Amino acid sequence: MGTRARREREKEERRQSILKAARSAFFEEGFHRATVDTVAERAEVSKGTVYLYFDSKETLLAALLLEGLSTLVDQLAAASSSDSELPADARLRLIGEVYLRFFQEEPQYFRLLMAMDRGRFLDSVDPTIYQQVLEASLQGLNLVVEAIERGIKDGLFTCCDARQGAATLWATLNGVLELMAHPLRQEMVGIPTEELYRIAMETIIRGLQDESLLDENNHIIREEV
Amino acid sequence: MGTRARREREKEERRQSILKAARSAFFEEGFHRATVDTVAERAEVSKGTVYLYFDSKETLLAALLLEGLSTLVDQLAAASSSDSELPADARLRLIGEVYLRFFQEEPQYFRLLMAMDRGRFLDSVDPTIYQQVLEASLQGLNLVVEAIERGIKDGLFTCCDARQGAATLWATLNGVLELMAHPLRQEMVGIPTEELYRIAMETIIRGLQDESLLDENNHIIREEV
DNA sequence: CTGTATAATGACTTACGGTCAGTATATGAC
DNA sequence: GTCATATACTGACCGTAAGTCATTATACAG
Repeated sequence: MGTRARREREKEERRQSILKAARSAFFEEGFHRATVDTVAERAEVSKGTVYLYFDSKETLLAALLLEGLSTLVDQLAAASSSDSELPADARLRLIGEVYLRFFQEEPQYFRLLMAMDRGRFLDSVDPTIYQQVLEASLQGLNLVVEAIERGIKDGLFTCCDARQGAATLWATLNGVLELMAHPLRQEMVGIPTEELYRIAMETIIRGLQDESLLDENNHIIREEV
Repeated sequence: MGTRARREREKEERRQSILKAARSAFFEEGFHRATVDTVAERAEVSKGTVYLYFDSKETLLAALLLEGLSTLVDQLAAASSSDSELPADARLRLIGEVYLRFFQEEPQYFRLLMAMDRGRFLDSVDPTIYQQVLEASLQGLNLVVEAIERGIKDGLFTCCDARQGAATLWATLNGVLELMAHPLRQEMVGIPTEELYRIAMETIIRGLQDESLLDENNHIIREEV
């Protein structure tokens, strides 16, 4: 009898419905404002049930984050594997654009990402989920590493180790998004987010390129005219 | 009679002692874990008094942040104005190093900075203090802008507008520090923080340089041999 | 010395994350 | 059908911590 199988499925459905409730609650009110009681109410279960399926409020957040990250990584992977003849720099731009679009279309995920408080997180979140979050991040990073490795192989980039370059680009794009996530800082910088994002990306791409043209001070060597 | 003046001074002293208590409490236990009761206890006043001087726990955080930012900006300004003959790229490195050192020596301020955005900051914090925080950030950013402007004037950088370049560098350095602020992500990236920081800085500095060597695809133009 | 303004207090309120003893429901054996 | 057991669910309750406010203490002016 498929009783057990059905049970399993039903449990998974419950889990999903709680997750869905958490998503809407966190997205609408923000992680800090939203309460677990609200989540329970929206999922039409009791608070106890929420805690039956998730260890803590932060675990719910981690699960949502994982969800968002998975989608992102899928999109990045798709962009990454499209047209194997694409030059490395174009591929990096493509990856960057996917990343930008994701956070423009799903700004809430980015907000949640930033709400993830490092302090309490490690204590209260199931390490498994946490590990998965890191795993997904790593996958994203690796796509960039691969693109840069390819650029190095093709002789386009020679500046540095692929891993270092990827981490730099990653940090930069995140840095821009984080910097501009705040309306007031956006105003402070005075450049539209998209524009700064693209400029930053081009700056990095230039920076990754041939250093054979640079002297020991990292200055471009110019021919004296 | 100087009664009024003395009163003012005593009030300021109270304020400072509460701030000092908050600093030690937040630094030792982290913002979330630390309680206002603890702060009050350490300052040897009642909780009510804390709220007499500061609107909310988050306002205390903002005040501390402002303190840290001021120190940082002072250090940046000092580095920025030293040796007016320094080439622009060296000046940027100097600024970058000051920034790095600050957050290595005062990692708590960075932790607090990161705790800041993740909350309902805007609601509960006196806008004046918030404005000052932004003001200080802007000063820091402007030092970078000036350095780049100088580089542009000297013909070293031609890639882009100084403001854009400064925002890019700023975002990148922040991005690296934020990325590496987490031990597990540090492990994920697999590069020591300092190293990645410097590599990122060099990448940007290269990226800011002459684009006359680049074609319309932002590729370095090589002479065919 | 006394009335008034200012400063300080801490018991109290409210809110929310998290728990758990108890209840309901489904399953399967007879 | 009925009962025993396992599993799922409930919501009253708890502990903690931010924030408030009626009350009290202190300092000063006249």
